[in-house]
Amino acid sequence: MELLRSRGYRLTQQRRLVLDAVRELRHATPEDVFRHLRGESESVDLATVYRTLELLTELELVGHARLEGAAETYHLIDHADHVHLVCRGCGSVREAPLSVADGLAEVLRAEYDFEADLGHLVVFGRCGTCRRDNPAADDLGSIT
Amino acid sequence: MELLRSRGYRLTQQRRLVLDAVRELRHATPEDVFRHLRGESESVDLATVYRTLELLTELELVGHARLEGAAETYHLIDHADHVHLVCRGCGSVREAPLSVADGLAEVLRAEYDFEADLGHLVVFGRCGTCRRDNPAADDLGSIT
DNA sequence: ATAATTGCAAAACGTTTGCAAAAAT
DNA sequence: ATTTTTGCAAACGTTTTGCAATTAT
Repeated sequence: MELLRSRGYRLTQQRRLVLDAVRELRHATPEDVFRHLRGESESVDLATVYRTLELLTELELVGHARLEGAAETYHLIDHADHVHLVCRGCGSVREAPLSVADGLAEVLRAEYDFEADLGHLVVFGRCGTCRRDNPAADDLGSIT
Repeated sequence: MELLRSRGYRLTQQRRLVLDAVRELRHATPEDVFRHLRGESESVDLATVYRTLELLTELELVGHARLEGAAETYHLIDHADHVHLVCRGCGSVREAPLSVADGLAEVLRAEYDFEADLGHLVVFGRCGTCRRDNPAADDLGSIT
């Protein structure tokens, strides 16, 4: 948290609250953070939530990914970062260690000269449960 | 295109035009499709573009991915599908064959019982050019 | 003739911005 | 005292929706 000060930013109550909320909620949209804090004694304006998340992203304290649905979700960058597995059937989000994509990273580096940032990777697909419940995986578009 | 009829949908001029536009433009936002068609003798309402893209997605004729920036982009699902490599530096989008992620798919299937749909995969990172132009890849958050 | 589809206009989102008041340095 | 940061309100861009007119079947 001294990272803020060391870069010339000010350490405010709101920034503390937003970071804590992201930590607690694991995967949270700005709206999620806003509603989570509404309950507390202190509450934080939605615009401030957006501005703070942007700042925390710049400081690389949080990362974000578009999981599904409209809004972006933010999460802490704990050093053991992860890949998101999003099931189109039930919408569940699991996390897998970055190592599952080691091969991909290697190929992209070697053959495409592309340095992948896999901490933000989102893989859509279907989990085992949904595949067994509904093997006719055809008409999924309309789940929304 | 008979796919539409065979599923009980009607084959309209607008649907033909939207599908053609997606084919021509390769990666197009709904707005892109709309503007592309504005020029033509026939034009299509933006709301219709949205509805049509949703339908074509359901029929699995097109796929979509959130590349960067605000809007979703749509592309044809030609059977030789691809992975998107989006550079955070210059915003360029390259395509790599699905095979680059074979290893990933395998691990997810074997260890996570997760059937990944990699045709929609988006990998963020930095291309070689941007890495060489600006090796200090630190303060990227604010590119927007 | 019937039911699906369109265009239009308006609403509903998620997100960003200008500015005066408040808070951190 | 100074400069950043906040809350509020209003704007913005994207997407969705209700409904009467139109079009494909």
